[in-house]
Amino acid sequence: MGHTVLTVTKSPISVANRDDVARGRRAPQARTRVVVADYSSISRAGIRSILERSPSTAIVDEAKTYDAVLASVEEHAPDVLIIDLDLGDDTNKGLLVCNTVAERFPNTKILILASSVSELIVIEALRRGALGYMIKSQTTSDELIKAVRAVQEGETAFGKGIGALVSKNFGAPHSVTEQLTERELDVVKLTAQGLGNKQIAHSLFISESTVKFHIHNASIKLHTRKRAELVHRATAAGIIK
Amino acid sequence: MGHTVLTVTKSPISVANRDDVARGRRAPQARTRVVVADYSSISRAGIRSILERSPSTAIVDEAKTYDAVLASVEEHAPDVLIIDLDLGDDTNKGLLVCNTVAERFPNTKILILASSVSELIVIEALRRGALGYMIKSQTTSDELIKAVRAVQEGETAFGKGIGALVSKNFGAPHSVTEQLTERELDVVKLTAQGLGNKQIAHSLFISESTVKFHIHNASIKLHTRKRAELVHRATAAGIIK
DNA sequence: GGGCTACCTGTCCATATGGCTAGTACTCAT
DNA sequence: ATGAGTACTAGCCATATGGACAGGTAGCCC
Repeated sequence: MGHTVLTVTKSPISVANRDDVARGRRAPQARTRVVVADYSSISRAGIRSILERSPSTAIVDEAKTYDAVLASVEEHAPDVLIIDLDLGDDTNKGLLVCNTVAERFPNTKILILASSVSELIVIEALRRGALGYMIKSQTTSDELIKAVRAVQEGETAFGKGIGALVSKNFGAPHSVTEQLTERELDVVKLTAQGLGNKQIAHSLFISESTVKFHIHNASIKLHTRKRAELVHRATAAGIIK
Repeated sequence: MGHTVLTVTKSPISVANRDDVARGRRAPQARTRVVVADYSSISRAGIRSILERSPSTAIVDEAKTYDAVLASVEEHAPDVLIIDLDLGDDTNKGLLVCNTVAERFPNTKILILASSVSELIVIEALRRGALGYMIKSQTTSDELIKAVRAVQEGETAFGKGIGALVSKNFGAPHSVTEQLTERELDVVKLTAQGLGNKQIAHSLFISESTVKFHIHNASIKLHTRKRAELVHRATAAGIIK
């Protein structure tokens, strides 16, 4: 279905809209104002391109660092923040952004658009105020647009498979997910690189017993009993690369 | 820099071009014809959006399955195929696509646009005829456009960090990378889920010795001696999810 | 048939890992 | 300052894992 563009309106907002304002479908009334936070230029371009086809949304800004996200939300007070929690370094930081935005800017609804699924991250993000969670690779244009509309109206939006995770963890006691400590992280990273306890102990200047202790605790936090799965889950959660 | 769209040309090719033909910058002379293969709608939209800004490229088709890629390359004989090797199931299939395209359609240059870096995959893809390898999350719009131009002209294009991998493996004897067999894959997957040899043996109806045998062989192929690293590498290579 | 490969099984033994208990150092709120 | 909580350190012991053997079956290609 090819579309025809007739005119163009000069936009007051940087590169925020191209022909979307010009569709002539209706006057530029109340639009959902969106900030897109994603480290990848390609993803940002994709999200922009998709949302620009929808006359009900307008992208007011983009961000590619955690700081920039916060600054942008503060400046633009968007209706919806679309964010990939993994903005380069640490997914934990992404979770903190959820906290901050949810607390300080309750009018900005958070829609997570993640690169991968991790039960850990999903549950924790929702717990911290995100309303939606979609997986980039499994989200069609229409689904994305619908998800934005949903969270904008205060509803939830879950991508394929996410809903099941959510309901599974519905009655979960308290924090199903806990953060790994610095030391635990160090140890898990080295484990992923194939080092044994002895070698890890040596390279971190601690005893082998301590290495085992950290791995043990990290394992408890990620609900597993095997190093292989520990590494796998940590990777899936974006905790290690 | 807002641009102005004045007219639209009806395109013979489905959704292949929007306003790109209509930019009016110059006559639609020799353009680099591109097919984009990516499972993610968002990525495809992003790549399209970026390349449409370049007057020297035109996207003639999109594909989201391995079969569709081959069909599309056959039908459109593009100058460049931009592909994410991981089209859903198995990255191995992506590598096969490289083989096929490089052999049967030598005029189509292959540019890999991967979600993650894996030494394994990088080296293997280049060995099989890909000319460029970029990482989605670390590729800017300009870099993407330049990379397309480069491979179209028969040059190579490597994203951040990829060049180093390539030169490191320059004088590598023969196949640094080997494929895992079906059975090895089964075992590695279960290992990633935290099963022990005994449990794996039971769930695959084979003996524990055999499990160890497969893990041992898979470990050799992925150059490691620890299950944890085996799982990590297999994950990084996209061999398991 | 001979040379491949994938797949399967076993034993023996050294080492790595996981589960347990116990103790230290430090922060924080009472 | 006292008690609670948390990160960290440590030693002991059963089990899991990895390495080096030494085999056997079936299918495929030349």
